[in-house]
Amino acid sequence: MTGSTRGPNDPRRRERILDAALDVIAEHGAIKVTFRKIAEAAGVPLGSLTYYFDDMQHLLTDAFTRLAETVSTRYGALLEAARTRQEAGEAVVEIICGKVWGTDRDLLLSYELYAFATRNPEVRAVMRSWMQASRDSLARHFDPLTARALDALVEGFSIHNSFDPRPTDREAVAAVVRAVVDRHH
Amino acid sequence: MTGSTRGPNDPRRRERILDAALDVIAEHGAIKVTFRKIAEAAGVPLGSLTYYFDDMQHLLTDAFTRLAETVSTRYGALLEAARTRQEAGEAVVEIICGKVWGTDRDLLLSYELYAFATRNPEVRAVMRSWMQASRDSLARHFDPLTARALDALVEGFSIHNSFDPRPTDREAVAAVVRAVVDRHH
Amino acid sequence: MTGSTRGPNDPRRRERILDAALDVIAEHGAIKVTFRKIAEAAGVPLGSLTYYFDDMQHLLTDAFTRLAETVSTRYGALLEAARTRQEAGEAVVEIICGKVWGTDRDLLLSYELYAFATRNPEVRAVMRSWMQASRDSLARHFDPLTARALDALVEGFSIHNSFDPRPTDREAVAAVVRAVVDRHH
Amino acid sequence: MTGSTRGPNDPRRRERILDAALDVIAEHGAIKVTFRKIAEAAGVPLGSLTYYFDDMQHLLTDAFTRLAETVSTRYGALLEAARTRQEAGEAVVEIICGKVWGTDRDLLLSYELYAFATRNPEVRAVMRSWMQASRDSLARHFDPLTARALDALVEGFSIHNSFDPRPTDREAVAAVVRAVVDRHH
DNA sequence: AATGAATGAGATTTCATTCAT
DNA sequence: GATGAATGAAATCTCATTCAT
Repeated sequence: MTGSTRGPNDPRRRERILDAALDVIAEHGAIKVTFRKIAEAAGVPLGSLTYYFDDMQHLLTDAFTRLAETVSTRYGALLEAARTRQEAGEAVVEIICGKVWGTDRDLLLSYELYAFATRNPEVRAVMRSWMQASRDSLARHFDPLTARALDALVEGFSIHNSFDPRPTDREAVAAVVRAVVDRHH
Repeated sequence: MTGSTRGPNDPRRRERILDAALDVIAEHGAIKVTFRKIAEAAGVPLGSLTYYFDDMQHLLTDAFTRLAETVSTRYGALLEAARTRQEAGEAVVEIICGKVWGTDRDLLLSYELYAFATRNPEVRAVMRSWMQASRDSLARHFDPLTARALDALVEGFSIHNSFDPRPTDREAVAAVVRAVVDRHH
Repeated sequence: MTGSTRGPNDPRRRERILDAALDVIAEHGAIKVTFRKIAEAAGVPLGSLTYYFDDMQHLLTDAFTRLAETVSTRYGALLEAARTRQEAGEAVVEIICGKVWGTDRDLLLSYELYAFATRNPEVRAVMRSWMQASRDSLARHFDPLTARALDALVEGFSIHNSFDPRPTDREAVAAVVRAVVDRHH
Repeated sequence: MTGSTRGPNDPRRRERILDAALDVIAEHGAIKVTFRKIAEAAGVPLGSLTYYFDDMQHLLTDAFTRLAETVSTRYGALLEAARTRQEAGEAVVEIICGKVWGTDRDLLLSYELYAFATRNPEVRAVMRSWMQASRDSLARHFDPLTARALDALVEGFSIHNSFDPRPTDREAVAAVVRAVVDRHH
C-alpha cells in the first residue's frame, strides 16, 4: 500500500475536487454543475464533497479562486521573465496569441469566473489581486497607463479572437502592441 | 379595453418573458435562473413559459440572442453617428467610459452571454454578427486592424474597469485610443 | 370547393379522430396517449377533440368500442362465410394463422382493449357482444361448448404466437382444431 | 430495533415499491399510474422512487418483470407437482378454473403486461421464458404440440371466462382438455 | 360551429444536503 | 474522519381542459 491517490489521508483530494469542479464547469457550464458530476469527475465519493466544502457556494468560490490564482501565476511568469521593454511587449503578444491564456477552456472559464466574481466579493478580491499583479509586472517596463492599456488589449483581443472565425494574427497584434507601447513618440 | 393581462391578446408577452429572463440572470446569475423566477418577474403564469419556449435551453438561447442584438444596436448607433475620425474615436471612449455598454447590468450579462455563446452555436453566430457590425462601423473611419484594436480596447477596458476600484479615467482612455488611432504617425 | 376532408362540415372527422386515437395507442401505448398526439395523427385542430368528445375518457371509450366492433365484424365475416363444419374449422385456423386478427397492431390493441374494458362497463358490454356474436357464428356449425373451445383457441394461440419466436404453424393449429371439433368421436 | 421505516436499512423496499406499482396498476390501470400513487401505496417517500429506479419506464419494466416471474412460478409449481398425464390435465383445468391465475387482479395485470411487453424487449424476454417454462412442464407429460395447445387453452379460456357473465364451467373445460390431450386416439 | 392560445394542476425528475453507520 | 443511502424541497415539464373569438 503505497501513498494511494484516494481513501483516507488523501492530501490532494481537496485540490482534485476543485480541479474537477472546473472541468465540469468547462464541460457543462456553471449553470449545470452538480455535486454528482463533480464527484464523478474527481473520482471521489459523493459524500466527500460536503465533507470538504460546506456547500456548493463555498466549493465554487474555492474553485474559482484556484482558477484565478492558477491563471494569474502562469500569466505573471511570462511577464516576470521579460528583461527588457522589448521582451515584455513580446510576452504580451505571446499571451494573446499563444496558448498561455488563450486556451478555449481557460477563456471559457474566465467568463464564468467574471460572472461569478460579480456576485462574490471573495472571488472578486482574488481577481483584483491578479489584475494588480499583472499590471505591476508590466509596470516594471512601462508607465502605469501603458500597463493598463496592455492589460486591456490582452483581455479584449483574447476574447474577440476566441469568437472570431478569422482571428487577428500575431503580426497584427504585435503592431498594435507596439503602437501602445510607443505612444509617446 | 386596454391590453388585458389574460386571454389571447398579449402580443408582447414573448418579449416580456425574455426581458424578465435577462433581469433574473442579472440579479441572480444564470446559475440560479428558474422558470418560477422568470414567470414572476414577467408577471405571467408559470405554464406560459413552456408554452412560448420548448424548454429552458430555448428560452435562454432566445434571451441571450435578444441581449446581443439589443447591445449591438445601441453600440452600433453611437459609432454610426460619428461623422469624422475624431468623432469616431470619441465614440469609442464614450462606449468605454460612459454608460452605453458599461452598465454593470450589461457587462455582467455579457459574461453570462459569452459563457453561454461558447456552448451555443446559434448565440455564437449572433455574437459574431455583432462583432462584425461594430468593426464595420469603425472601418468607415479606420483601417481594419485599427478597427479590431479599438474593438479589443472597448472590451478589455470595460471589463477591467468594472472590476477595478480605481478605473482608468476618461482622459487616460482617450490617450490610449489616440495612440492606437494614430499608430502610423 | 368539393367535399373536402377537413374544415367545417366534415362528417368523417369523428371517425378519423377515433382511428387516429387507435393509431396513437398502437404506436405509443395507451399509457402515453395525449390529445395532442391524437390531433396530430388525425390532422385535426387540437380544439376539435374536446369539441367532439367530452374528455379523454369518452374519447377512449368510443375508440375502443370502434375497435371491438371493427375486429368483431372482420372476425364474424369469415365465420359467416363458412358453409360447412369443415369450412368453419378452416376459418378458425385462418383467423389464428392468417392476418385476420393476428395483425400485430390489432393484437396489441386488444391487450389495451382488455385492460380498458376491465374498468369500463360500456366497452365491456361491446366486448361481450363480440364474444357472443363469434360464438353464435360458430354455433351454427358446432355445439355450444365446441364453439367456446374454438373461441378460446383463437384467443390463446393468437396471443402466444405473437410472442413466440417460433409460432405454432398452420398445420399444427389445424390438427388441434380438428381434435376439438371431433372431440365426441 | 425492528426493521425501521427509515434510514439505510430497508432491504425489501425495492420489492415493496414494485409490488405497490402492480397494486396501483391493478387498481387504476397502467394508464393512470403515477409516482405519487406508487409511493403512497408503498409507504415510501416520493424521492425514493427515482432513487431506486432511474425513471418510470425502468420502474414499470422491473415491476412487470417481477409480475411475469411471480405468475410463472405459481403457474409452474402446479404443473410440476403433477405426476401423471391425468394429474397434469387436471392441473391445467385447475389453472383455468381455479384461482391460480384466474384472479381478476392477475388477469387484468396480464393484459397490461402483454401491452407493455409488446413495446419492451426486456419484459418480452421474460414472458418468453415463462411461456417456454410452462410448455416444458407440460412436455414432461405430453407431446410438444399438445403442450402448446393446452397452453393456448389456458390463455384463451381464462381471458374469455373473465369477461363472460356465464363462464365455461369446470366440467366443460375438462371435457375440452381431454379432447386435446387424447387427440391421437 | 370550431378553434387554438393560454393556463392551472399535477406529473416527472433532479439534487443539495442530511445523517446513520 | 468518511461515506453513500436516503429524502424533501424544488426544479422542469406535460397536458387536459377552458374559453375568447
